Amino acid sequence: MAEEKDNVLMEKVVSLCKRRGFIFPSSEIYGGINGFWDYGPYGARMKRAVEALWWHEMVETRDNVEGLDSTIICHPRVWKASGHLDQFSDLMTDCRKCKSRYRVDQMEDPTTCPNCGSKDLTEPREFNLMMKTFVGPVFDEEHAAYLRAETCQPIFVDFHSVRVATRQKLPFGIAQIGKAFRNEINPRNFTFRSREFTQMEMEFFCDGEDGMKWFEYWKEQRIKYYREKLKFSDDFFRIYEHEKLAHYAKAAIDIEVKFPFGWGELEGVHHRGTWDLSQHSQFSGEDLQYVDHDNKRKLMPTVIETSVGLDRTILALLARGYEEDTAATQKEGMDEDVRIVLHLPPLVAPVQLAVLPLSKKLDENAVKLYTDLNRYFRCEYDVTGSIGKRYRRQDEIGTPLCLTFDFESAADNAVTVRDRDTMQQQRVNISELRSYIENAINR
RNA sequence: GCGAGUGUAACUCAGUUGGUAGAGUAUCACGUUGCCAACGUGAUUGUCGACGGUUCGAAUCCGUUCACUCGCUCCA
Repeated sequence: MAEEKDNVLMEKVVSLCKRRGFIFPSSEIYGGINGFWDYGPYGARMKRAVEALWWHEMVETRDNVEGLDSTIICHPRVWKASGHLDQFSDLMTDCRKCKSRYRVDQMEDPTTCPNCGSKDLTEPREFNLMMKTFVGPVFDEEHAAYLRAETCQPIFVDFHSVRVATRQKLPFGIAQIGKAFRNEINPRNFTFRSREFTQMEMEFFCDGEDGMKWFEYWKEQRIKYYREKLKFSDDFFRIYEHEKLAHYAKAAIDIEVKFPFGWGELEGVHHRGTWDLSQHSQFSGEDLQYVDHDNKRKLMPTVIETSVGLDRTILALLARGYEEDTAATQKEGMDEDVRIVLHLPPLVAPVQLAVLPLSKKLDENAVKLYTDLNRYFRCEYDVTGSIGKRYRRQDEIGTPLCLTFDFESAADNAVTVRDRDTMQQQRVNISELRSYIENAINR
């Protein structure tokens, strides 16, 4: 029952995204391509806003976190060292009779289906989640390369260069926003699991003795970010503590949010120990240990990782924000009508402020106001249709504030500011407008 | 990758036994109104997911394929 309702919500969100230009299928005129999605004008704005917010929180306001923008294609040995190439090229076989699929290395008897006992199995086939390409014009194995499956590996690879260039001492972090690619067997749930996606990752390097302390610190920082910046309420997200840890990890939590299809991972905060740098030291032959001059010792830094799925963040905000409530209408024979509204956090709303003249006759003055405010906020100007209709359009794309320039505005130097969530209006003097909006957006 | 379902305008959907497509909403223009999808008049929009077959004729029947949804499987 609840599931059915949630699927309806998901469909509505997908429909809104398409209709209003947040997200649509990639290559749609050719029939689409499974697992790839394009961000339209509003989606792109929103994505940029979330990136900017994260970058500001994680890099710009911290003296001990540096930014990086590394390549998508790295030396193939990077993925040997990380384990991606070996561990994720599993041999799989399908049972033709009961349609189950198994990893060959996990089967007691690779010739018999553990489920139905049939011997009618497909030839074992290799499944690798890394996307492959070729560097150079010759397409042979010698020139094979892979698109990065996560943005963190290049951070480890560049660790030494970043440290030297910035003269950072432990503890310090390196952050990166960028695309990652995985050949997911089955992309699902809109943009939740796609084959090309954007990650926002930060690797924090510290002395192993302080590992758990920093793990707790970053966990707390990230939770705070969701609460305070993205306005997540306690019933919308939860912390999942890993009981079964990856072979290299010392501690791990996922920050999960309530998607229409169920709880899903949004961010991982992981204590990765010294595994990554050790691996790259070993495979590259470069000593990536940190030289602690103060205490005259060398140590392999321990890594605490915070890893966010940006596309998942956008999806979570859209799905959580979607609401259909009722509002007064002037339509004949009706008192109330359905209002679709996206309750997006003002910090990341694609449009933060819409400037709407009450009448076309007021166009000139209103445009001036719009041009001025557009320097400070993400603004949109709209003069078409009735004022009510324009409010509803803005509600649907999640614009927190609408500013209406009316027939008195020129005389009293004030405009009406209308709130998306409450639909309440307030008269604000134009001279105080900027600080009023700033205050409302950052609340 | 397997199984089931779905695919008609930007959106939601109708389309009778095969006779080359409609509605509402949206969008645009003009008029009117002037604070919550108002009203009137008019206009635009589809290779009916794609390809192929059967047929005099296919949105409709058949095959293949692509995409989406759900269930398996996978998810470092």
